[in-house]
Amino acid sequence: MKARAKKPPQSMDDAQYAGLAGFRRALRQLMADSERICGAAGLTTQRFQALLAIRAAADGSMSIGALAEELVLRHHSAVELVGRLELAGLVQRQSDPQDKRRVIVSLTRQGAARLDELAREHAKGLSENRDIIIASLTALPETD
Amino acid sequence: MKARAKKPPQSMDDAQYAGLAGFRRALRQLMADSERICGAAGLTTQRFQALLAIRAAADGSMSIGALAEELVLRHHSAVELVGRLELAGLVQRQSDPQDKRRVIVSLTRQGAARLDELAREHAKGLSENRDIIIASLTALPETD
DNA sequence: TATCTTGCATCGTGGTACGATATAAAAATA
DNA sequence: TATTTTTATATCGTACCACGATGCAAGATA
Repeated sequence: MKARAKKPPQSMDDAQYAGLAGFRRALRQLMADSERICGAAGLTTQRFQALLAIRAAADGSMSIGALAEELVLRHHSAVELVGRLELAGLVQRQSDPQDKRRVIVSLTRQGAARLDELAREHAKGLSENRDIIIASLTALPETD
Repeated sequence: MKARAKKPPQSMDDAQYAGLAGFRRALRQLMADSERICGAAGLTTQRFQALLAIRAAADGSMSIGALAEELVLRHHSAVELVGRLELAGLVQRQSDPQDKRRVIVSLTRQGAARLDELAREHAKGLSENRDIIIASLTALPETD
C-alpha cells in the first residue's frame, strides 16, 4: 500500500484545471462555429455529422445500425435522425436485398450538394483553428 | 479573376471527406467518454463544463453573464443551467455588492468535491486520447 | 416448426436551449 | 434631477433531440 492518503488521491491544482477548462473551451468554440455554419444552412450538427458519416462510408451508404454505431447513438435514435433527414429530402432509405431486416441509407443528390457546401466551410475553419486545438491539448498538464 | 469554375469551387474528394469524418468521429468518441463519466456521477456534460469553468475562473467565481459567454450560451440559458446546478446543491448564487444587477456564482463544497472527482477522470482519459485527436487533426488534408 | 437473435420502428418522457418578454439596476443624457 | 437607454438576470412557452420501453419482422438455430 502507498503511504499517501487514499480517498482524495490528491486534488487537481489550478494549472490542471486551467488546462482542462482551456481544452473544453476550445472544443466549445469549435462546435459553436460548426453550429453556426450548419444553422445557416438549416441543419443541426448531428444531421451534418450523419450526412458526413454516410458520405465517408465505404460505398457512400450505411445501414442504420452502422450509422448508430458511428455516431455513438442507440439504434432507435439513429432511426429518428434518419427519419428527419429523409423528411428533409437529404437521404433515402432502401431495403437491403441481402438482409431484408437492414435498411440502407444513402445521400440524395440534394443531400450530397448540401453536405459538400458545409464540408468545405468546415474544412476551411478547421485548417484555421487546428493549431489552437492542438495547442490546448498539448498544454494539458500530465495527471500522474 | 481565376479561370476555374466559380459556383462549385471544386468539390471535396474522398480523402478530404475521410479526414473530416475521422476528426468528427474522434470528437464524438471523446464526448461520449465524457458523457459516460459524467452520467455515472449523475451529471450532464454541460453541468460539468459549467462547474469546470467556474472553478477555473480567476477567483473561483463568475457572473452568470460571464459564464454564458464562456459556455457560448445565451444569458437566459446560463440562468437556467445555474438554476439546475443550484437546485442540485453544486453551486450558490450571491448578489454582487458592486453591481446589484449581477449574480455571482461559486461552487459549494459539494460542487467542488464532485468536480474534482470528475476532473481527475477526465484528465486521465484525455491523456490517453489526445494523441488520437491530434493525429486526426494533422491528418486533415489541406483544402486549398 | 419453435425459439432465439438481430435490425428497424413507434411511443411517451425528460432534459436543454432558444425566442419573446419582463423586471430591476446602472449608466447616459436631457 | 428626471428621463431614457443599456445592461444583467429571470420567467414562460416552444421545439428539438436522445433515451427507455416496447413492438414487429426477418434471419439464424435447434
